[in-house]
Amino acid sequence: MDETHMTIGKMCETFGVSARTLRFYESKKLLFPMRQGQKRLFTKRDRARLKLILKGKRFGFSLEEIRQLLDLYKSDQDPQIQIKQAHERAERQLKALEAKKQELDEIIEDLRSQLAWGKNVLSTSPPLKPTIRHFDQ
Amino acid sequence: MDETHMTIGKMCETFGVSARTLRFYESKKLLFPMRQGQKRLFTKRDRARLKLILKGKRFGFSLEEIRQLLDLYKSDQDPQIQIKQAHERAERQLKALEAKKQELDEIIEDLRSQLAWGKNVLSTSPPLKPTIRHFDQ
DNA sequence: CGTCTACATTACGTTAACGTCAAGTTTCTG
DNA sequence: CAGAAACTTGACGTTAACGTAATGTAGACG
Repeated sequence: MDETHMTIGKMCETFGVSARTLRFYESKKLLFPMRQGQKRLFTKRDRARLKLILKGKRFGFSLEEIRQLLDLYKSDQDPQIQIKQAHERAERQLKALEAKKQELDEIIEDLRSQLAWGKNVLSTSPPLKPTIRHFDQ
Repeated sequence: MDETHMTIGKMCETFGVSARTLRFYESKKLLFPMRQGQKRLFTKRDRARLKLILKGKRFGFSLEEIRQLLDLYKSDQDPQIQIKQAHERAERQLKALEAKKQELDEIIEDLRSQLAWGKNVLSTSPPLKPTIRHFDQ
């Protein structure tokens, strides 16, 4: 059993995702499994990428955002100019990430103070009797 | 101009969202504007909730998750038992949030080390020549 | 009074991220 | 070698979170 190449089934069981999901990620250029005839073989690289993908998803990124993050590692062999641009993009991405982290901290703080503090603005609870029925269920 | 009650138009311009969005949030029990005849009037409470909603969205929560967070402040007037349960739910939510924050930190760390470190597993860049065309575009 | 503006409801459309058949092929196994 | 197991592509279905008309009404204003 070659550990450096995994079938789709093995991938599913080790990462807890469906085959459909893996094929879908490939179609969206998030993974690039090799082929042995028809069958996909997932390399170490694919597994590393998948880990980041899942982490990003649990966190709340869209696949498109994740792809952009992963692409930060692409395009760095034509030595000079591309690298600089990629690095700048990476820096901007990191700024965005840290902004998100900041927002998360704020949310946590909001919630924490609510809990410690009893009640406030928000605690003017929703009405008990329904208002008006309408569209959107 | 009563500052404690805002029309839907005023809400849109102050928060940068569409009227459709506000009506949608109402239908999903995230907001509970009063009525003056047909028209909605958004209270201070609604505005406070909307702020949290938008913050949560920027961060990556689903509306359902956000609703659950907001509902942590509901149901606290029958003095004892409900409060305890709400508090426990809140604690669990906070744990989940901090876990998310943890994952975000990990992602940031991953990216940072990549950038500083040049290349690694992931940098085995995607192939230049396409592999195989198939469904899902 | 007619028209404009700001609302309202209803209903159908859209995108993302897969799920879920259906039907064919290749590989393993008794 | 037959049948199951593990793949494949293809295509349609689903949910969330709104967008986008289409159409109707209530009040403000010249």
